[in-house]
Amino acid sequence: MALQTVIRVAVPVPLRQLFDYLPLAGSPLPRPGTRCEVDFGRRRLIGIVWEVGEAEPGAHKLRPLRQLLDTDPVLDADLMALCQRAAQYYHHPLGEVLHTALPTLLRQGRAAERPGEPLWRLTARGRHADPAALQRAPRQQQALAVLAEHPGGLSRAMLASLGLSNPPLKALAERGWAELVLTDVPLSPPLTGPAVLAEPALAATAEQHAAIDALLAARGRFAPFLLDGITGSGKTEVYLQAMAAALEAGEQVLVLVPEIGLTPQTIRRFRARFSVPVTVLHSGLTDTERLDAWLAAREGSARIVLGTRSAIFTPLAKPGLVVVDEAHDGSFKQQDGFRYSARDLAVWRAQLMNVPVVLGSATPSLETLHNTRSGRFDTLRLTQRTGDARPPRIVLEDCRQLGPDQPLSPRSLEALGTTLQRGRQALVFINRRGYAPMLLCQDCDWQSECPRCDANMTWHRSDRSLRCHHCDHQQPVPPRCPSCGSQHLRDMGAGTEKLEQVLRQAFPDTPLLRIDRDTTRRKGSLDASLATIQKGGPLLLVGTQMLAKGHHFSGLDLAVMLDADSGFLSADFRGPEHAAQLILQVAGRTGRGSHPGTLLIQTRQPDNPLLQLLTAGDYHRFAEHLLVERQQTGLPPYGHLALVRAESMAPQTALQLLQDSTTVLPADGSVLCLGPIPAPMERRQGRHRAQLLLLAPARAALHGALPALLTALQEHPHSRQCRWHLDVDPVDML
DNA sequence: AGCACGCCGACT
DNA sequence: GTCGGCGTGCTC
Repeated sequence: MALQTVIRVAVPVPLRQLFDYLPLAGSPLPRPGTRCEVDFGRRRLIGIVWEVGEAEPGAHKLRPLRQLLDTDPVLDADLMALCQRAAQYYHHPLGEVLHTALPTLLRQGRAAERPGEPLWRLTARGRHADPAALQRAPRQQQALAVLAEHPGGLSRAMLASLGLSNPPLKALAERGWAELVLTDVPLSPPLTGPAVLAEPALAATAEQHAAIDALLAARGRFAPFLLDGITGSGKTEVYLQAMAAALEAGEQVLVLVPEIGLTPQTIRRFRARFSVPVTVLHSGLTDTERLDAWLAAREGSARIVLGTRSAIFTPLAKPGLVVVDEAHDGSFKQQDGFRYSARDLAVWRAQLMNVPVVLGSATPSLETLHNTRSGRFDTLRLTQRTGDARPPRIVLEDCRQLGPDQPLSPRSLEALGTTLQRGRQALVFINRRGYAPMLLCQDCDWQSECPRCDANMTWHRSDRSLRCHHCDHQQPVPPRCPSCGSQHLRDMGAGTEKLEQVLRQAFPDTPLLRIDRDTTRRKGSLDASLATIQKGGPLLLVGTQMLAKGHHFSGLDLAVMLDADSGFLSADFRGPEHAAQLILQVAGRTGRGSHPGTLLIQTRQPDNPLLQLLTAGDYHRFAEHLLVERQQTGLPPYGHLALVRAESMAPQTALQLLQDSTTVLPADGSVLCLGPIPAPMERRQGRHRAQLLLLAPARAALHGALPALLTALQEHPHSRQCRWHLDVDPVDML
């Protein structure tokens, strides 16, 4: 007996398997990568045809597919392979991976084609109709005449310009004489050759030339590069010139940027250089706009696709180059659901598409540096600033003598004053919003603890509230101590609000802008602030991370960083690496032209050798130190990590789940099991959290151990009472 | 994840 | 007597 032909479908459910369906009688067998609608339990889902195969003998009762949604695949062979590899690597259900690779509207079953423009035209009957029959309807008569003159059809806008409105057309349609048809949007022929340049390229330095030449020499094959260039060395110009060559050959370029990097400034720069369409995928797009962009990329009319993390799944008709800008940035790692690294997927994707890929950064992650040392990536170095730009000075300011009510040292204040007097701008950077991170009672031991988290609530003086920054809890500031009734409540520490107050007192005549999540909540208020900064003139800025990334301020001479220590002291082993990246990023924001900027780092550990290394601005020597440490401890990039996080409403459940599951891990030492331990903030949003860290010298051993662990977690009796997930290559351990 | 089924407590 | 709590099992 011949085996039954079945369609293996990946469905968007958290199950690590495919589901078999019977093909649709009378339809050709669907191609892999097309969508289908299936009955699944009591639900109807849209799945992706993974493959056509034969039924396992004696297996399941099979249900037929409901319908096929595509003739052409929505995921081409490359993207299918990318998703398969990602599902395997991250141990995430394939159906969910494929699902995240598609725009929302395609997930919901919308046709994967551009709707086209609706055009009115005559039907066959309309073309032979007798206008005399419309004697009593002059508008319809007129419409009939106009449509007869335009057999190709007319859009609503064109008809309106000819003085024709909708009702007579509808009336003609009633008679069966006219119809509304959807036409294909004509493709614009791809622009090739020198015409792709809208403005001439800048003159490249010798180093830039070498980098560009290396990228050009790699055209048409897979070759991964690290473009390792200090701030101001002109990395973007290297991308642009390498992109030009691809575009001139009629190819497409995929550019990934960090979330905050997708600013109007960046977009403008790409649009200014090239005359080809730049398709931008940012979070503000509607579902329809996103689908349009996706379709334009797939058909090849979008030539430059510029987007954040999820843009890595954009289909490309004729790929030529992949660029990952600011490749060290944390936002390339998805932090929920399918936790992939778009930076790593970019390299895989380039490999599958057989094109070069460039990761650009002034402060490459240690993983990336390791890849260059092992010879997997080629390094392109830019060590010189373009023009006469000079490197910023980085100075450590010893703050050990500073009192608790003194967020800024006298020297910092003095430096700020001098900068402002020169008519330049200065930035005070503190990664904590609100007035003070805690409130406490001087008479008893009451503190402003969040009822749902193991954290203090921050005092927001502006709206007299206590707010937890880890959950949405908020309450009014108590007038007296809730515990003992004392009126002696005081605050500890400083946030952006307090800094604003301190600085307004110190510099009453200087305009000041505070920029944090609280002041930029309203749409457009960040843009307004940025515009004020760009106007120039003396200005004090107080802000959080928000200010550190993505924006360049030409009037900024001085930055003061207040809480750099916290990064170095962080429980996360990547703390120093991330702190260094932030420090150099902030330093790079200062100075202009031959005027070097200054970064003042307030620290309570001025003798810290790592911090001292950074003052030389030498990220590579700093990274070298960290790499040695990592090698000694076996941490990434020398070892490989997977982290299981679990949380439960009951105190011990999550921890117990993890504890019991560890029994299935190999006992031969090939995988080190660290924990499980309560998470650094054990209770958050009322949930009790625990984590289990796995560390293995060999990636294969780690990945080999994970399926059994996942099964154990899934089948554990506590599994349903816990929310848990696996994070392969976690970036944030807290 | 959904979505059902199923078995025990406090209500019209 | 039922409405509804969430434990448990299944999805080709």
